[in-house]
Amino acid sequence: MKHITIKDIAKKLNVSTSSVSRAFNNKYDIKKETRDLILSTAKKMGYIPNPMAKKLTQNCSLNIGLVVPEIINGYYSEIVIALQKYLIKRGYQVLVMQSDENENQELKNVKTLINSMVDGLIIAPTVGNKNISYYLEKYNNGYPIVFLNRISENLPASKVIFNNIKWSFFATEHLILQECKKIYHLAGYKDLSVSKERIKGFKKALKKYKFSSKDYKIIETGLLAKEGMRVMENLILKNDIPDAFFCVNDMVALGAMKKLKDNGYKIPEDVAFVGFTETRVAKLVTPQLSSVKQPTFKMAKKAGELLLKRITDPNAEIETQIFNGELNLRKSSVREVSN
Amino acid sequence: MKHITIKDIAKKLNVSTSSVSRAFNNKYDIKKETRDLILSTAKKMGYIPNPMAKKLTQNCSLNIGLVVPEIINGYYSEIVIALQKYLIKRGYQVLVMQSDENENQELKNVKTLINSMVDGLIIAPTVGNKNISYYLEKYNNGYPIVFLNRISENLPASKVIFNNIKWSFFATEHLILQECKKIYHLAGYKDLSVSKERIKGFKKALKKYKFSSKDYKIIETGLLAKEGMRVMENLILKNDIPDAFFCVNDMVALGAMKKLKDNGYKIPEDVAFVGFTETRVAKLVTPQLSSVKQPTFKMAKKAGELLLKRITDPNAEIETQIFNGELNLRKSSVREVSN
DNA sequence: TTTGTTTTCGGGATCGTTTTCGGTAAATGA
DNA sequence: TCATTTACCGAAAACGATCCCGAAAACAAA
Repeated sequence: MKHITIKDIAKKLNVSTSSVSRAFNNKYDIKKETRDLILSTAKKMGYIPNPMAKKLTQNCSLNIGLVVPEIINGYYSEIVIALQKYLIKRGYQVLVMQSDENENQELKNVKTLINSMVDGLIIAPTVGNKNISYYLEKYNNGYPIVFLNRISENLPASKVIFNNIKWSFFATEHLILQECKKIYHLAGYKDLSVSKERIKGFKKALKKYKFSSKDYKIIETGLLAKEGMRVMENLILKNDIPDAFFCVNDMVALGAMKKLKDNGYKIPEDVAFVGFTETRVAKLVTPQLSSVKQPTFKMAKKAGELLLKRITDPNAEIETQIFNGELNLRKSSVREVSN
Repeated sequence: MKHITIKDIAKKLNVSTSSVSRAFNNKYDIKKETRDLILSTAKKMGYIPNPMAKKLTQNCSLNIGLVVPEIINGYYSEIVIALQKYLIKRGYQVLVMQSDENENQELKNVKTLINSMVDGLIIAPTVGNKNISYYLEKYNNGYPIVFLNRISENLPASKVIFNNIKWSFFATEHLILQECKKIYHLAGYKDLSVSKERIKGFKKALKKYKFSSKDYKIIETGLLAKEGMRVMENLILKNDIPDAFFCVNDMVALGAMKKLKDNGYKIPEDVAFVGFTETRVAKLVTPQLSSVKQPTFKMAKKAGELLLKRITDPNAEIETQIFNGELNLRKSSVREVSN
């Protein structure tokens, strides 16, 4: 079961290995007949080119590194899938590593990927920003990196982000228009850039409708369902329940809703809910959860696109793509007018 | 920004490239002092070994291919994560491809991975089995493959599977012991091996408790929430609602439950539910969903272990690991005795 | 000092490609 | 007919490591 190489074909046909190589790369200096002959016998012999050798000569790994904070919450698994679909077609393979929402792990992941000589990196940073300067240094040395989500708009690097401020404004405004008078925001991590932005949008809406500081709270949670539950448990104990919650993501919202429901609160009659970064579970719970949907596939594809651009031209201009989404209204936040 | 190679170090220290190589691989024929000297200057110079070259000489890619049917439902994303954690430590990288529950796509994925010369494959087949013979042929030619889930126990190859029959028996028995008299099984795909097995377990329990053919139904669905909804919608229209459902997975269960709840049925009072392959959403819905939890991490790790064993010794004996899980009882299936 | 053994090291082949360079033969032009 | 271009092909040098083999150096025993 030895592997057929270019040499075997060359020997069989009494041509040089250069010709065989040329036949496959089909670029120049090869007659059509010899090319066809080589290709057909290669096929007959069951030849497959050795990617390791090819990569060595061309000094590229054809691997792309993708670093994500997690892939269990649905959003990033969709990113992975979409990116993979896009890059596979273009001859690249994707190495995914997850940071478990941990800065040190993230840095280790990035270094591992760089040492394994990926041709480029797509980084969705986790909470905290102590690594960003390191990444930027690499970036400025010409290392192809595209940032995805969770970074500030004015980071001087190519990036794909979501317009968090705008859509958290809309989400909050929607709650206000439902006549919610007291709104709490379950806000993720205070060091997380998307949290910061969603807080901004939240506050912007409150300001527009002249909410006083008594009428809202911003509570740091985390990004998991259990953290939504924990926070809600506290609020219930303190009997401090507003008439609406705007949550940093669906998981936190679902956890919080669950706790409230179990304690006899009616949603949306007593308390309205809006999530963010819609997951497919949103439609499966009762009541269905209103949420802001992000164009995951498009964002991943764009990230891949920008990265390939940077790989072919490391001096390409910095490009920033800001995406918009849609606010899907469902039962959890819509108080029906009885008819 | 040219890369430092082994030659640069050799030149700088007036030693041969062989010595530098030996210093790094630290195997034999190298004096401790020269080794230390080489390693320290290499570090100073910022040398990182070129994996492409290493792979070429050693004729291995240090890549493992993982083919899964999907990674959006939680189960397989956990598999991906766990496998990656296990293999990264051992110097391997994991290339994940998903088949979208499509046989042709799956075959394409496998071929892509083989052509990219992965050192081994872990395959979680999708529905249907027309590819299995192809895989087995590769396997018997010494290609390292480990099968994961969705295959029959007597497939002559290394594999990691879950004891579906046993645990679907338990799940069904539990419903029976809750005094459910009429139980429907939402069964996934009829060509899917896990579906077949879970049906077996289901029937086994029914037989033990002497259910007549009027008292149960097996309904082909699919594996997604929306298919659970679709099927349930039909049943509601036909007013054909039993007092319990045992579902092929949580997603189908959740979809079905949602439809029922929206139509005024009470769970578990009117209809009890048990899912399978527990997802973390199970705890977030109301009522919480009873389900069979699989030891995902252990299974993935074991698959990696078996694969590495086969890679180092292609003639290693066929090994089959059958895992057990646990039946987590929650509100959806437990009719509380009022007290 | 001689001989034998062990440790340490360098030379060079090798892995399977790509690519440059140079050369031959055919085609073209006048 | 001769010169010049074009088309095609082979030899050989890369790419960056590993590893076998033989030789030098170090050491021990005689």
